[in-house]
Amino acid sequence: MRATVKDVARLAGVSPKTVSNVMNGIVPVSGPTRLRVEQAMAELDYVPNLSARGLRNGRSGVIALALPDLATPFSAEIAHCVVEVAHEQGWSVQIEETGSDPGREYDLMSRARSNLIDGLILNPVVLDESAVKVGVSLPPVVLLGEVSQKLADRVWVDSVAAARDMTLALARTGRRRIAVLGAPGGRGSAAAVLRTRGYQAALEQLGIDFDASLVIPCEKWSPDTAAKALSTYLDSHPLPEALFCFTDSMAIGALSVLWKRGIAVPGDIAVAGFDDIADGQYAVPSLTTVSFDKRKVASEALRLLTERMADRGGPQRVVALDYAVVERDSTSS
Amino acid sequence: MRATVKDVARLAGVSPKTVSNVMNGIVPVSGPTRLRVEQAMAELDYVPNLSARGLRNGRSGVIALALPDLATPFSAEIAHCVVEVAHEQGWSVQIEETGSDPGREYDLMSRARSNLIDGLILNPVVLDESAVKVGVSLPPVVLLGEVSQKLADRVWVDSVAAARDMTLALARTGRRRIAVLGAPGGRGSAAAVLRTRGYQAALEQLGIDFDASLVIPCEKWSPDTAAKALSTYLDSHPLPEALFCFTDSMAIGALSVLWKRGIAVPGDIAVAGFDDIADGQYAVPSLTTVSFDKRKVASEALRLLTERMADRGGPQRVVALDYAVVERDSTSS
DNA sequence: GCTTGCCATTACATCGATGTAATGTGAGTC
DNA sequence: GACTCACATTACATCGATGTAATGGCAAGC
Repeated sequence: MRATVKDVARLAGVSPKTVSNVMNGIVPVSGPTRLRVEQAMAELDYVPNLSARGLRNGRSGVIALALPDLATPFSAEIAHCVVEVAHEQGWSVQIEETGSDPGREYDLMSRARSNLIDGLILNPVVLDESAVKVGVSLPPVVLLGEVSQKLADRVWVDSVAAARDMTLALARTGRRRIAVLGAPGGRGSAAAVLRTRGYQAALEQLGIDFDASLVIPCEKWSPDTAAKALSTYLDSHPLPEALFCFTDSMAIGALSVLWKRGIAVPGDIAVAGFDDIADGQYAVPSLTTVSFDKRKVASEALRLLTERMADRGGPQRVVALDYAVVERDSTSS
Repeated sequence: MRATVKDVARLAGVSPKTVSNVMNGIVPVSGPTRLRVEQAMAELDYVPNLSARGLRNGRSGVIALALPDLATPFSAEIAHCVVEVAHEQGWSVQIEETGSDPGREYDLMSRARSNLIDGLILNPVVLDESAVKVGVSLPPVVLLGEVSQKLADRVWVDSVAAARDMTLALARTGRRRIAVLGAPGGRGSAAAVLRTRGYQAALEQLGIDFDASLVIPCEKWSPDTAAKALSTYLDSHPLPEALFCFTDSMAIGALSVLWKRGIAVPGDIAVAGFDDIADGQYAVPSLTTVSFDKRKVASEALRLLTERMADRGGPQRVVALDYAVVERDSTSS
């Protein structure tokens, strides 16, 4: 059986509350007493029971991070950063996946693991598509990414501007027939809509007519679906001069298809992605992409979250992060 | 303020314990009473406080998953599977990263988040290198992967056999000068040692003399370190006929280097990996690798863990998973 | 020497859910 | 109608840590 404050107190010859005082350091404890207590804690290998502490204090020191799919490199990198930053600040992170069951997003937001969790960082997929009942007692929530709803604090990158800049960058390499992969199909996520909008804005700016046949829909943003979508597309369409994939994962799928068909990148077609995942650097050829600081995403999200925990009533805040178009071998050699 | 059993009880006109009985379903509750309680719970949007329940029951319903680095595709895929399988069984998963600080492995094992966590699935990096003080009160632990220590239940793939089979497969394509990337440098992880051993076993079986100059050390198993290690190697050595990388991540880094140098894969050199991460399929060229069922890793680990929770004293068990050499374009076209 | 005041320490209650043991209620039997 | 028996329900204590209010001791001050 694990030692409790009582055991430590008995061994140190003090009261349980004194042990607690030593741990918390708010109430002063005299030198010799503190020493005796610390020795007793060490001797018994005392570890505070966080359930009890959580019950008493009303906070558990755990936050939840909800992502569509942890196996996605982008999600994984975000999760890595969140876990790392959170750990530095003394938080533990519980991971929830929402990908397989969209209802879980609402579930998580409205119930929030019932006090086992002090706050929630949510990278939504569905949430942006329908209204959420803004219950009275939502837990502190920070949303990551493009969300049309204005229901919580948010950290994001300006997808419209970033997609526009990437399209312009592709145009600067002399290509005009620029296709996009990942356009909204049926429902379409907010990010898909926004990135398409940025693409169109760039075309307008360039004086290029929008050509609907250059918009390749791809509902799910994974390499396999992207590969399939592009493959199907190429069977019945001429090769575009450039391909802007709405995520790096899709771009990696696309590169694979192009290579298998003997289409040279960037010789025959330029390819770009979005997100700057680590593998993009080692893609063949290395991938031009929209980059932003994922550690900053994590630290800003955590900052908003802790501030929200301190002040539940404050105004909603949005943090927009810088981004940069990083040109690598997939668009110019 | 969130509703408690007391509130529900008051509204339903029963005692708190009856509400508890309705929730748990062990003690029988009469039909009408149960209905009244359920309505009251719905009306108040009651959610049980898991801290309190955890304190009382001594279990929290949360397990921890400790990985070196969540951003690694392999770790991410494992995490994805564990979270998914755990969720199906009603567990929540807390993620811990051990990469930056090896001491955390011991810390986690010996302290185990102080009752906020019912068990631990640990993918160790350092643990296999030194003895662990087998404390009296370790929490239920399951280790993932190659570990020399016999200190806990374990799920693994036979690295020696798998590396041997991969080496044999490479030899079957007619290559004799087979190099390995990821060999143990200074300390060297257990997996590195075992995979090297499998490689040597294959050479012996093939009647090929072991050539130390074909062993390329690479301490950290990431694309960037692999790329650097291979690059340096190629500057001062002739090109091998095949390159067996001890992880897919390293292989992806290697492919990138080879492509940049204009070395054709598999024309000039065959490349293989280990782990079968999703991106390997979309590598250019697609990557030959050692594959195993990661979902099964997760489900077996969770099975061992829950069984261990039920019976702390039972004998230590090891589950060895099947693997398969999957040949793709990087070794033959 | 006795009080005043301060500060370390203590006893007790509390957070919310639930096991235990006791109570209450009803039907069923003679 | 009194009694047993079974079963639903209740009061109370408990898990471990900690805030609150009260207690204790010690030194300074007259």
